[in-house]
Amino acid sequence: MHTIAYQKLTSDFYDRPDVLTIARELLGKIIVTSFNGELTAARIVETEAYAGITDKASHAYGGRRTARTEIMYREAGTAYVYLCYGIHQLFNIVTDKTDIPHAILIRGAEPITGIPVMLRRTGKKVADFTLTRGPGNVSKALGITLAHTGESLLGDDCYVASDGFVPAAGDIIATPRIGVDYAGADALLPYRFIIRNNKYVSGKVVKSA
DNA sequence: GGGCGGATTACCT
DNA sequence: GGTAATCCGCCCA
Repeated sequence: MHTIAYQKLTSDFYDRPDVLTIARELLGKIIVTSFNGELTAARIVETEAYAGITDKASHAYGGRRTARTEIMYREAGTAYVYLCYGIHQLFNIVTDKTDIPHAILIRGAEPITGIPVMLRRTGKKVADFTLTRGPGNVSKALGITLAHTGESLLGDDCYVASDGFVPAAGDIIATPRIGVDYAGADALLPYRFIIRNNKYVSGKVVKSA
């Protein structure tokens, strides 16, 4: 059990127009899952924003609506989980109002609670920095699967909370997103947000700005 | 109905 | 650095 009070984020947090601001503000927040009575929690250290129908990197680019992307048009605070490379389940958070398909990919987190459960879920022997680094690993450790796509993050099974911690502005770095080369010029947009020098951030180490 | 490729990861040399 | 794993979604026919 944690002793710090967690304040669950409400619809007001997710239902705002600027997905970049929300992606930045998610840094330092805590993802909590409670599946089958197993509590796990991890602090977000890396996010990526996918900005609606004009973002070539987004599944919803051009206003595309399919069975999969339909989730992105749901209300703010909905989980969007999809399968990548046939193996990895990537956890996103839908933001802003219905009909504007903004989403934020959670790419890295720092384990807080339920590390033994995370180890079992991931099949890892030791809790090193690979446990929850990278979007596939985050979902795996927290037990988030395709079955959770479309679920609300305003309930009690899976949500994001604050314990009051806010990273210093100087510790937040914006960079281009990972693995979206297919998006042309949009691949260069600084839509990825990381906490500086955190070992649970994926990819190469970014130089201090 | 068929073919292609991906918002990744781990393990290989 | 290179690549296998692995399969659903998406697009075209």
